[in-house]
Amino acid sequence: MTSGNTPTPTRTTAGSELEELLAAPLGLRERKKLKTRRAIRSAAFGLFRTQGYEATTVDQIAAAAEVSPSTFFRYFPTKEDLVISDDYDPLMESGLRARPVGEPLVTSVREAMIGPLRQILAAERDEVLLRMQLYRDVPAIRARALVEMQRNSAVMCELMAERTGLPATGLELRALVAAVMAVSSETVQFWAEHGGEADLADLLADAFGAVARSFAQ
Amino acid sequence: MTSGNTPTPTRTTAGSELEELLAAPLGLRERKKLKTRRAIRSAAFGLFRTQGYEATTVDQIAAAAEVSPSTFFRYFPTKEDLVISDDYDPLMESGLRARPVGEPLVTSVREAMIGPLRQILAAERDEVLLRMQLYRDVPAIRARALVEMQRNSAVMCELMAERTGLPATGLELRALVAAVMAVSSETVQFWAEHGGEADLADLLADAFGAVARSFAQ
DNA sequence: CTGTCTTCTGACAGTAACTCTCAAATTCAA
DNA sequence: TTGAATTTGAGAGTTACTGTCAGAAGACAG
Repeated sequence: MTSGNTPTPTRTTAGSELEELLAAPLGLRERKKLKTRRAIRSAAFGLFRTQGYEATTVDQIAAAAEVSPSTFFRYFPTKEDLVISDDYDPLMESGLRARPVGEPLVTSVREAMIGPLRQILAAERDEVLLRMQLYRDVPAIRARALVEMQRNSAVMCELMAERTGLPATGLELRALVAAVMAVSSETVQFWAEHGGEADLADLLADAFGAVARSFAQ
Repeated sequence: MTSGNTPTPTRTTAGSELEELLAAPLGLRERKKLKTRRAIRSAAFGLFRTQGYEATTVDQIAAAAEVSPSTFFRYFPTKEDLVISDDYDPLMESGLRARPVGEPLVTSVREAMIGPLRQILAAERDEVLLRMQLYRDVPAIRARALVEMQRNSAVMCELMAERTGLPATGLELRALVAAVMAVSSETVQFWAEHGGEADLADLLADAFGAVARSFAQ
């Protein structure tokens, strides 16, 4: 999951689209932009559901959302961004920052991941599962998601460097963060592949436990 | 690093292009194809060096290699494949298969990685470092490489399932393999970023050690 | 309410990575 | 050497994306 980008660089908010809509008196322009953004995304997901991702062209999406193709690209720099961008990452990052410094890394990550995920799932379960499905089935999406994950790793390295005092670009920290991200992401995907029914916290404990055991040998 | 694909699905060999060239009496057709393949790739890498990856168009590469653009795509399904495809993976896979079953996973991986890498480095050091540089700097390449890594993870899951008896699609194994791949890949990249001078075996030991310590908490 | 200033939009032209098709050239096998 | 199989180049078409520009629409001052 990766941070969403608003078309307006002036007013950058980390909150969700929903929150922004509810949050008080945005100008007419801002409200229209939010509406357009949501119209485009929802038209796109509708088409993806019926035709599949690759069979759906940007022109079709633009037509369905009743905007011009130019406008589409103003809101989403690439077709992939429709699926990739969300507001999960900032939530997780701040969650992670909120954890006590001494706490074992694995615990921090687990707690920081689960809160926002539950929150998002409660609101947009279907969309999240469709995303995960696209992530699994569409190479272009998977590719982008992996690149974003790597970018998040860099952020997380910074964050961990602050807590541990290790150098942020040192091999130890980079390797550790890479491992944590890989295990987390694999677990979330496993969870999604099984319908999102199991308890994610338990799965994370299993996964990290298995890795720890094997690495301890 | 990912497995190369030959344009001929009939005669699929896992060996390196060099080996194939030396290996005895291929028909004239086969020899020409190998020659064309190498001409395209070497023309491409030459242009990449001077102009950069993205500034180089497929048409330019085709012109430099004196083939038609159609022919280019017959040899490399995408521009990325020029950089992505190599013959490292099959070597590593067979190396891994050759390790004793009881051995700790980390040791097996370390040993299986290092042999082929040294071998390739001895022959094509410059090209390998250019590849790693492109991998770091060009998003499209990074994306493809990460997807290939994920595909290799699936293969490795199968392999590990055979040895450990764990189910190949179970969370434990998937998480473990994801972690091992992530740490290995991060380490190789770290090594390449530092000019490929340090001893890769030592770096791997450091990286895996750090992860093990942190996960053990 | 009006005029002005800024921002957003759509139309259009262009590029680059592919895909498909077909005929000509080349290699192979008998 | 002839006929079959394979490889090649030419060309037309699709799609994602970029850049430019004029006109429409929201914001704001007076």
